[in-house]
Amino acid sequence: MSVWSFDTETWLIQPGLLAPPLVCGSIAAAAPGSERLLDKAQARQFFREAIAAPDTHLVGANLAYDLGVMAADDPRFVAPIFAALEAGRLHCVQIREALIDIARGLYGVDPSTGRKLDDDEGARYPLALLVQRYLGFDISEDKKNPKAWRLRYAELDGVPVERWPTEAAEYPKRDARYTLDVFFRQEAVARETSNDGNLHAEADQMRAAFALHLASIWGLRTNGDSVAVLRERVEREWGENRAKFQAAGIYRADGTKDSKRLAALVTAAYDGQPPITAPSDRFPEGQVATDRDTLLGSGDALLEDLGKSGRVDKYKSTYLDVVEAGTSLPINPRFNVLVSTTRVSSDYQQLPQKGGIREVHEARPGFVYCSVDYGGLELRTMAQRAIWELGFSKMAEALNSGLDVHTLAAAEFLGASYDELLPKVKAKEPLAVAFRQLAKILNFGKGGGMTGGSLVYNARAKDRVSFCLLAKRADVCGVERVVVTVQRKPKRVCRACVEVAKELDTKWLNAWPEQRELQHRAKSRTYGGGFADVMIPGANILRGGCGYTQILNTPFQGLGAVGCKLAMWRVSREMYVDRRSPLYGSRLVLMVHDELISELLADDAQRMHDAAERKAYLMREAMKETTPDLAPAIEAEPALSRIMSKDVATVRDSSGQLLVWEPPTKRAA
DNA sequence: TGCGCCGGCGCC
DNA sequence: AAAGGGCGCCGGCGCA
Repeated sequence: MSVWSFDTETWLIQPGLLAPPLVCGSIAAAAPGSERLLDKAQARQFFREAIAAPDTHLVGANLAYDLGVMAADDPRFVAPIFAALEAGRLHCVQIREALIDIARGLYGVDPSTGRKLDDDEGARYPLALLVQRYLGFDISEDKKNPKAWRLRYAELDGVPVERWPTEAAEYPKRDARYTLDVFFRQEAVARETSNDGNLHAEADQMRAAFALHLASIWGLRTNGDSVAVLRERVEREWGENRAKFQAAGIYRADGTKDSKRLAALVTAAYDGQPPITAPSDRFPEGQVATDRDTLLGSGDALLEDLGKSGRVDKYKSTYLDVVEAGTSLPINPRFNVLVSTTRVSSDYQQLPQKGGIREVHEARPGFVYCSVDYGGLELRTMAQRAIWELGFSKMAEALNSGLDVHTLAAAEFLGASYDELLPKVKAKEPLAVAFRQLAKILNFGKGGGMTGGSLVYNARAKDRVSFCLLAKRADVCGVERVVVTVQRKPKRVCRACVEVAKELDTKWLNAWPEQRELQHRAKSRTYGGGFADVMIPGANILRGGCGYTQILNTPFQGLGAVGCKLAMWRVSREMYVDRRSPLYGSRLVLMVHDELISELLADDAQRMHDAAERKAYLMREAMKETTPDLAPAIEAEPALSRIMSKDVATVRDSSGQLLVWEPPTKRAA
């Protein structure tokens, strides 16, 4: 087996161009002095041979980027790249470091300070950091220099390498050397780390990283007319808000917010005893809270108004310019393939469901969006986790029998039978619907360690269930209040409500007895505020240093991510290299935890249908393998649309053929 | 002026 | 005894 590091130098990355033209490559083998600069032709030749050689491994720093460059340089590289990833022959020192740090409980943390690592354009483990960690010297100066060659290789494109300045020729060789040295030192460190530093999971993460990078390269388009309408509306509403609150001094004349003034107003509205935020290093006593809920509960008309009007600020500052850019060039979302739970993170996973931001995204001409998400994924992974850890799960039994687990838990709360309650839920009887809604909050949150106080608060915030009504003591609500902690923030809730919540806790644990045992185990493992290591089942990825709630959360969140990544890989592979698949030629555009969004080729209605069904099938199969004891309960159906929207639904004609969903307004017109 | 921290809030 | 988790982005503030 031979191991080479491989790095490319390219033209600059630009909006809409994440795989810019290749200029040169650099490689290094284990032997000192083996590093070489390769001109464009040599780089192609090296890559062509190495990517196809069954005993050759390639190592990179953010290798997915270089793979994207090579794939764009020559489409004939695409298939061998997929094959090499399948074979586990490609490596990335950044992914490896994340895996090792997760095992240590130090993901994204600087061990010397305990603080979060800076994000370097989305990369939490840039090569400079790894060189510092493993080789003990500082190359960050190279990065800061705006005249550095690393940003200027386009100038050298076409110039014979013999005529390059020394520094331009040396820099790529150095990086190749560093990368491979880091790689081997990671091997040694991993051997000394619990669970071998999780490195056996590297290949899965590499595959996911490449699939995600291809999605980034392809990007998303937006509709110019829609964006113009959106901008007009958002800016008008924003202007109205600003005018309204400027008079009270909440906004200054220059349009910025006066947070101190706002805090003073909140303090006054709460008669000197405002809700405060959690203590921090800088503010050991906490600060005056100014969140929406605090404002809405202030009893002050103006502050309540402000609480209701929060959203357009966010739309304007976060999304407007981005979606506008998408009208002329693809928006390239950025993905981080591996965060501490094995989930994916991205700057494009938080598109608001309301407010019309999603709706400006439109599939390219000749394509249609296809969204497939898993139904209730984390309930299934939670149940699978229980089976693996305890040997049983009532929730798994219910899900596999096709029962609605929210109605089932609600029946437990009401002391009713499932068969009795289900028709009432279907008939939309208010009490039945309210209790099912309540059960949903518990099913969703309690498995992660949610407390009674938080439950009351969440139910109240959603304005769906009156706990005092449940207590048949409506008179006390709002009178006798106790402070509870909700996501590290103190909140005041009614004492009677908390008592009800405790009863519901017990009933919920009766419905899912495996949860009682899981909680008991998590408690005993963190007795006295301790921390413990947790295994993400299936992937056998160890997450170190977990507190109580993380012990409960990590396994089912991580297991879901594992299955989604497997599905994403298989879907992407058919899209890019399997000419016989109906998915061939279609493109993944987003992954949002339990959902894969693609642009499917839409020129042929039958193939579009087949592609959508194939994608959903691959997703179901991947998750069935990931959660084998929940196989009968895995649900994933395709929905087609021209634009993105939370309202997009599966639409079929009478023969079952998939149709493209149309927004309601369009149908009316 | 730049940077880090913090609160707040969007999503799953 | 207590405790949903995971993210990323933005603006404001305070410090250097």
